[in-house]
Amino acid sequence: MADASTRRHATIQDVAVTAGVSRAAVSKVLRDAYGVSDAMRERVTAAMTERDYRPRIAARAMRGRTFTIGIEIPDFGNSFFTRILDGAMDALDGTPYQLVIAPAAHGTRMGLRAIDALVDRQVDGVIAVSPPVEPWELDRIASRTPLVMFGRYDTSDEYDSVAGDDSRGTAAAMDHLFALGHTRIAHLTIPAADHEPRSPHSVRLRAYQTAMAAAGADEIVLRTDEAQDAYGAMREAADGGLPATAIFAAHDELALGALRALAEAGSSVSVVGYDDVPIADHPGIGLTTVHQPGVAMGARAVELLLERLAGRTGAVHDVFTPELRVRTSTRPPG
Amino acid sequence: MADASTRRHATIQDVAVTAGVSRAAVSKVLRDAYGVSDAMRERVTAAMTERDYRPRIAARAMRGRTFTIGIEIPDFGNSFFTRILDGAMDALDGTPYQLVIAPAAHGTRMGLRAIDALVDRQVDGVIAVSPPVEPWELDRIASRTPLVMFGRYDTSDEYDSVAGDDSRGTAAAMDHLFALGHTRIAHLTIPAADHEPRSPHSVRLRAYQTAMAAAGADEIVLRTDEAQDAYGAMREAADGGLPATAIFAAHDELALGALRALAEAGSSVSVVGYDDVPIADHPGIGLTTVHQPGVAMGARAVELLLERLAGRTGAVHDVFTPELRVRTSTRPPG
DNA sequence: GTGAAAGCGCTAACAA
DNA sequence: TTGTTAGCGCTTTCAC
Repeated sequence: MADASTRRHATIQDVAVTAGVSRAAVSKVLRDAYGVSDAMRERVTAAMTERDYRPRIAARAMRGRTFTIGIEIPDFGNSFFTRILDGAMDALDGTPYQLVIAPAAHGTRMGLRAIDALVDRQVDGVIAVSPPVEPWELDRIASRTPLVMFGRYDTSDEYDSVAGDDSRGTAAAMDHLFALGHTRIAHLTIPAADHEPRSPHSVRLRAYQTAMAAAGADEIVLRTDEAQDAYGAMREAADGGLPATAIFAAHDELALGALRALAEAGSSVSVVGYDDVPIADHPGIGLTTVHQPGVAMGARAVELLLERLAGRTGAVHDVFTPELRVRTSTRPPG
Repeated sequence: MADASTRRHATIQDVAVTAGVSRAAVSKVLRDAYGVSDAMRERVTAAMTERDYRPRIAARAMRGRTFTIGIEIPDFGNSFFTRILDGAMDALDGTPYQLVIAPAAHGTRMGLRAIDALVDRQVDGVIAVSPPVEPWELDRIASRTPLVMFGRYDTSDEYDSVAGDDSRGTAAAMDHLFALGHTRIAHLTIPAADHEPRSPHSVRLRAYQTAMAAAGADEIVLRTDEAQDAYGAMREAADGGLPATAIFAAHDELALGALRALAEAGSSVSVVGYDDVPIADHPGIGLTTVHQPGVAMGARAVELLLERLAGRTGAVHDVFTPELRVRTSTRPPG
């Protein structure tokens, strides 16, 4: 029956029978291993095509690699993260590795959950994007699976990392606002900025505080959970007479929420964001923001992983320099 | 040595030894299978905690399920797709299944590649989002792995599907433009709309043509590859004196690109999009668009998959009704 | 250059 | 109620 061949997934055994060789021979051809005659390679290849053979990754995983790279991503709503994915895909193009993404659900320990799910599936390497995870947990993971930490400041010997220079980016944003004449500048951030000293948001918060202190200005910190809430928080603030002429938001999604609230309230408060998501430079938005090269950073994370997989042992910690992009959302106060 | 226990991933065997029981007993506890005494369950659970045991998914895959659902996604730059993911995550919450996402690289057959990668990794079910794939290939895949097709119009007995009613959505958009007084309406779409009769874009194109014909108006179809190119195409069109007073874009990313070009050219051409991405209702954008309930649709796709995994056999094809959202990007001509 | 066979960690049928 | 055991498909020595 033609059916019989369709019914069950072909195994290496089926291919061996079809080609009239041993399973080991097929495996060798598959892995391009040493010691196969051209004649055999040809017959085996033909048999693989004929049987429509595809190796089962799980069986391979039992003996070694899966040719899979996993990325844990905290939030698809933030396009900065999806740019990272674009970069990662680019860098993986042409390699035998497949990218799989595990989204972290909302919640405190969910980043770890997603990383563990990846490790349980025996990915050959993991990229963890800004996971709110204790360093020792990452060390534990990295001791089994090559890991690149993205965006945070834990630099460990166990894993590589890619991050932006948030102090510098924040300083650039603040300098810009000061130069325009603002002194009453609020910082809109997420609650986690307080609890996680190594997170980018925490660094941005501290850099903001430093800048304000240096300027002899009083800090105004607004904390809100995520994008939509940023809107709510700003509405309240705007209605209640926000004692600020400018807002520095910890990331663009927050900034967009703020912009929305401000626009609706008819307020002319200036806003600066962070990341430079694609929509930021749309004429209708014109968000002044701190550009981070997300695509390049994502690609670099993958490169570091591939280097590890190729045998590098020492840890590498790369820092990318952000760059202020001035647009229409900032102007002199008043 | 404390090291010894840390060095190697604990297996079911290790747990069995620690608990002083057989491997089968551990496996039973793990699977919550019939015939385990409370005492045994307790000892085994304790041993699992002590050894920090985590089942290896690959080994499970060799015997059956992986508790993994895979989604193939064509483009992270389009936030409509990421809303689908949000819905899928919601629906999977509380189930034992883990979501993994395989991004399709740009290119013709890349959607299939990503789906195959998922199948090779033995996901228990796949959701394929708008893959430009021949129906017979999907049937082949569905014959091995439960599949839900998202967004396209191939309805097969082999798999379930979730789609929006694109004819209706398009009609709503066109009616709106006609009602405002537009007759010279251009359609901005992607080249694939011509080659793939079952894709949403193809349906929208035909519905546009039908509406124009019914109104006795000449059709103007602009084709452009993706978002940024939409911008370029519109710039050209605007500079060259676009013979249209309104544009119906096949999806919001195209519409945003058009809006950008139009704004820069100082043109007041109206624009309607499709999908209602989150940024569309931002005051700075105000994009009139056809809302599709992405989150609900993503959740439904997962539900259908879970039903299949639970044993349903007949195919289900769900169609969601889109809804026009009127904003500031459309107004009377002139 | 080629093949036989062990074994990766787990599940499930069967035996005790 | 608990334990024994046979594989799942693949890679990888080690003989031939």
